[in-house]
Amino acid sequence: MEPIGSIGEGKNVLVRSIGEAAAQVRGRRLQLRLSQDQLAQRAGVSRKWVYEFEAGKPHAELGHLVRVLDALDLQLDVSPRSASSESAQGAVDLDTILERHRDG
Amino acid sequence: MEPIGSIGEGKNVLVRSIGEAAAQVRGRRLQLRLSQDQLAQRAGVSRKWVYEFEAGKPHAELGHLVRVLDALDLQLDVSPRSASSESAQGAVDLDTILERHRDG
DNA sequence: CATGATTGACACCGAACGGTGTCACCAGCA
DNA sequence: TGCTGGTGACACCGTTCGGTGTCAATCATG
Repeated sequence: MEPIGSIGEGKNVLVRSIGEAAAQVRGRRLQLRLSQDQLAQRAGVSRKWVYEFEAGKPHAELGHLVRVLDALDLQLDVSPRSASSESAQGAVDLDTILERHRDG
Repeated sequence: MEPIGSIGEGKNVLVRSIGEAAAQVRGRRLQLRLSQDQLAQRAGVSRKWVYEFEAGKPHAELGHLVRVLDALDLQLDVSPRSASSESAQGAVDLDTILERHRDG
């Protein structure tokens, strides 16, 4: 519901694209006053990775991101997009969603 | 097997490791009664990727995951570790980090 | 039984990632 | 002024990811 904003407030931030995740990483890193190098060492990745990820490189290894987020005291969540009407036969509802998706 | 709570409940699911994300993907896919092939086409990735990711391959491209989650009507969130959990542990750790690097 | 769909699995291979190292640029400070 | 730390940006290179193609096993269905 909330738009993208600074993370330190205790809110979840939706990651629609890599760029947004990158922004989150960078923001948090600066917030923590960590250098790219420090973050990289903390997360066990190379500074190049941090630099390139923050720069918005579209391809990045998920495992690295998880570790970096961990080093930043952030976490990754997976959540349903249209969560709500989910009953015993959730498949039906989801099927509808899918159909809609299909027709575009 | 179903180690992780299925997602269809409308709750966010923390992704601590790739395996958990994989489980989420697989669970949701089955929930939607999509074949690996269908999901792959929907997400614009290869069936191999879906298969391998679900199989728990540790390395995966973030962009692909995002697209696959999208195709599954799931989303990815980044949230502070101490967001939902009330544990002061994270805060303390963060404080320590901050202090160390501010004065350092 | 025969047919089709689904899935796990493998080989092949080009492309890209990611690490290491290195450079220049810039801000801050003694 | 010179020095240091942080950063963006390269080259080089081994690794391996991801797509295509293919195969057999499994299961449901006609």
